[in-house]
Amino acid sequence: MTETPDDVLGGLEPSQVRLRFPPSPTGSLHVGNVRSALFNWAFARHFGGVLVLRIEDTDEARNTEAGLASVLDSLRWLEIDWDEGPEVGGPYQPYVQSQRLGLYAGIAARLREASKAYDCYCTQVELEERREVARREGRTAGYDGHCRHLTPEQVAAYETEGRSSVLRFRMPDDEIAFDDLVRGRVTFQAEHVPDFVLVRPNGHPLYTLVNPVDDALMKITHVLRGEDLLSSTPRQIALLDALVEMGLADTVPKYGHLPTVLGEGNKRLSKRDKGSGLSDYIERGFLPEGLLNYLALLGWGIADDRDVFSMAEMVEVFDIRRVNPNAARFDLKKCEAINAAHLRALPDGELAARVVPYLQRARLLGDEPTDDEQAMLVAVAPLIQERMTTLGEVVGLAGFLFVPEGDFEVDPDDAAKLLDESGRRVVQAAYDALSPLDTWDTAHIEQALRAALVDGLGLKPRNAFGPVRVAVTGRRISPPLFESMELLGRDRSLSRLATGSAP
RNA sequence: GGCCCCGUUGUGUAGUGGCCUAGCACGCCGCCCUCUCAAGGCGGUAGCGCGGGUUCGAAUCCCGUCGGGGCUACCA
Repeated sequence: MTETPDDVLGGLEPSQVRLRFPPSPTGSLHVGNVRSALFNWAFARHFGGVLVLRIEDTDEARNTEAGLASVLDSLRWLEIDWDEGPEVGGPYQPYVQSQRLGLYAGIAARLREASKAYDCYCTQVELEERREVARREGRTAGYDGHCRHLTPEQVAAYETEGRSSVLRFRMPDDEIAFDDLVRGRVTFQAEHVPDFVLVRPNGHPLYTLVNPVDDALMKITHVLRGEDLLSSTPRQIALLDALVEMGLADTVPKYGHLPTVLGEGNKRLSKRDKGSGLSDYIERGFLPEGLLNYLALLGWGIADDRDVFSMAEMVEVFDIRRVNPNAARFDLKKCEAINAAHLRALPDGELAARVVPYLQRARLLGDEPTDDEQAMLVAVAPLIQERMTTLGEVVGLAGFLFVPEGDFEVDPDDAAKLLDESGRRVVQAAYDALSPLDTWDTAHIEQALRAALVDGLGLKPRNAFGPVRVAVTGRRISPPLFESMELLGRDRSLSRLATGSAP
């Protein structure tokens, strides 16, 4: 692993660390964003510092009001809380960039006055032509500094020509190096980092200006973000250095670039990939603590021999220097396994409560579950808890207990396989054995069924109970049969057996 | 093309010169348990990208090479 800097705090008191999570309000979060949010949150909470939520909506086209609400909802679902930002305010508000345009305009003007930035009149066509030439000659294909030293006469000429201008940052001539918190020292030569645009001709500030400026204004001390932003870091550091020099910023934050989250193959997990959106996981019934636990594993681990942990445990020992720089593939199987472990660890009663929305969505429960339904949930929870990987599976596993009797259906495939002629005879025998039963509980049901089917008909247990299971629960796979029948109750069980034994 | 980052089983990782005949987890395969499916227990499969060095000794250090990714915008 790369040697990473020992000094994470950089002289700060632990509680002085200030981190930020800056999503664009384009809708539900992407799992890559969630991982970023998690690491920033864990870092801030570990040191008892502050997490700022900042909304980056300077790219108007992609932002919506609904998108913002969705981002906030996502974070709430994840239980990632922020100390400053939308809804909670803070000393550096507003925290939505579209409401800070005046600030950016002021800073841009100051940069121009200080000659840290200059007006560039090159047209996009001219730029493209010169870029092509540079590329062909094997040079850096960025801005060539054409307008760096325009005379007033040249400016006047361009203006009368009717050209518009962008504000471009003047990069320093020295190399730029920084100690990345996860990668160690990274160095860029000046000639490889060209001057870049800060403000469009129409005055619209770009990410390149707005993001570092807000980090400065909001006194951010540590920036943890995706590896894809690594090569824009020297530009931001140069800008921040200029702001510090001008007295507009205190210090340059420390940066840590998190490994890319890859999807199938070697491509970055993109918004369009299936399984990349947080909402998919919510709908399937992942637990926030399960998803987060898995995401933490993409680049970080709590110990050599353990990978299931709580967020509290993560916060306690999180160390950005222990984050692996390798890009990591998102493995749904492992994600499900981690989630299943969290599901199993849920305390009694908790599972019953968490499963309710999923049954409601399947219309197996009403808006207000009755006391009987609540009791049924609590009773069935232990039977399904170790059989689920996601909460959504409650429908398939326990739905047979909640369907109105008229809607009960047996899975056609399972019926074809197990409720053939001989299967129906077994079900009939089960009916006969159970209908005289006085006490309807697991022990008595099992005793009666074993006596009639295993001892009586000489069937192997699996052959004896298979058809009964399908008739009663509707599926070949179900919670334990006798317990299920006790919960279902005598009447419904017998009625389903009667139906199942009929051709 | 240029620059930057990365390279341990299928996946995520442990490993900072001898404790490595490379550990753990998920997956996969098999067995046990068993009313199905799980859970649990036991066992198995599979890896240091490649080539040179340095060294008594290298996954670990150096050089080269190959491969993957990112950036190279008046996107973020």
